[in-house]
Amino acid sequence: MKNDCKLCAIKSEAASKLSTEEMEKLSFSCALVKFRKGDSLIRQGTFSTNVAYLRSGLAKVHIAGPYHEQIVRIVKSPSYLGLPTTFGDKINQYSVTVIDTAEVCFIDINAFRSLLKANPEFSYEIMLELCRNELEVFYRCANRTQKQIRGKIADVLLEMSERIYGNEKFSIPLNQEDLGNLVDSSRESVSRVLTEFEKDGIIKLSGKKVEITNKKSLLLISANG
Amino acid sequence: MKNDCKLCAIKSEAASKLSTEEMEKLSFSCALVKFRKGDSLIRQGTFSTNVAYLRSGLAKVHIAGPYHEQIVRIVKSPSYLGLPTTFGDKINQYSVTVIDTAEVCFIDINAFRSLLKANPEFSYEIMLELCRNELEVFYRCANRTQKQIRGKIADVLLEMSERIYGNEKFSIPLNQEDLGNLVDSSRESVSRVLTEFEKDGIIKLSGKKVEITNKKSLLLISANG
DNA sequence: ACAAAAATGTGAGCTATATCACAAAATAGT
DNA sequence: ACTATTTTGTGATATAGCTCACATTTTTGT
Repeated sequence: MKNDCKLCAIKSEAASKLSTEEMEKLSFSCALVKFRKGDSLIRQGTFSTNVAYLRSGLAKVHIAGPYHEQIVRIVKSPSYLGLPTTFGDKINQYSVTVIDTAEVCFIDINAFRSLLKANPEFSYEIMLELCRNELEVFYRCANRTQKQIRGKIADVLLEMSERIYGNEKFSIPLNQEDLGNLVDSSRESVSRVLTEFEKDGIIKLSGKKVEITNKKSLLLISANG
Repeated sequence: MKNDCKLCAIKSEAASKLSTEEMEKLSFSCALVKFRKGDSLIRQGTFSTNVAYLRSGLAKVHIAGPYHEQIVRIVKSPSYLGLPTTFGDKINQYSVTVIDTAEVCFIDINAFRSLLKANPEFSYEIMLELCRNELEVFYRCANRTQKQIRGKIADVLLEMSERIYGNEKFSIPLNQEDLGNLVDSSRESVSRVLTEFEKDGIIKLSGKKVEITNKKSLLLISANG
């Protein structure tokens, strides 16, 4: 066990409250694994026996919509992935795929559950995360259904810059097809808007690199218009 | 305390594990209140000191979108409302409004928290509900963004009939404006589709009463087309 | 029971954006 | 370094559904 792993820390803390038998019965091994862009952490329709703790990196949560893939939200570390499967739903209702090099710690669902039982603080934290997730999806959903394309893309760019990278310069970890699925529009429209933004001097593009040069405009377009 | 209230039952069970001081410090009173259609249980932007337990009735969760109101999901009893405020978000990020006569039990947030601490089973149940909510929002979101109007409305009708009422005949608790906000389209389009469905003999309408007369067609349209 | 208010039905345009169809550019694989 | 593949840019066209506008019906309040 590495003590720089938050999950492990919680585990060892909890362990002190569990009997030795219980400890041995459950698999508390902490398997840290590295993943690259495109690797799948959770696959919709499959059965999971682990919760994945995203220690570093980024992932996308996506579901197969009635017509095409929809990217529901971008997950930033630290985050627990695959919780619904832990609480009764046997089958994963969504997929999670790495979009930027990630380190993930897996923990057996039953072990995870007993951590929750033994540690109310931890439960509390998980509930907080679940609530946040729901609120985030609310927000995204209102955004993607009400704004028009320019506003939606402005929104994504701002989210990347603020919530995800904390920097005006960053590298979009998604191609335009994915951006379309995140924003519910076509790849072509995404392309058009992006070049439009560049022409208007709002952003600078070179390959995947983006720099927001006129944040005010973006904010306006996002609130929009 | 009435013992037909599930929340009360949990409370008294939990109470036995708490010291008398703790019990007295916290308000465990169970105030059962009746509400009518249109009454507000939670108002976006305000601060809550209670969790609301919906014992009976229906409510809509809605948020102020960038342009217009969006109905995020329909809540059926039993359900706990206002959880995010319990876990750190001080301000309600959404509104909840009764749409069909409801009985609600309020419990002080701090009391609720100590219930969670004292009762891992209860925590577990809450986490389950939070996960379900998130998944439901995923599903709704994919639906409302990808299908076209006929499919979306077919979907809502099926949901009402199946999840909400468990009957082919029911009374829509929403007006067409609300239906539009639930489905992300205009009041007028909702009207058009509804009368279209009636003409095609898929549903029978009289005022708010709906009867699904051709479920197969609805399923087809929802999966659609 | 009656007036006032709210909710619904329906027509006629308008428009944002999807779709199709390529060309060009960038990336990856060997 | 060179193909093969994936990703991106951009025009032309079609269309679902929004908006506006008004008539009609239903519901509400007194």
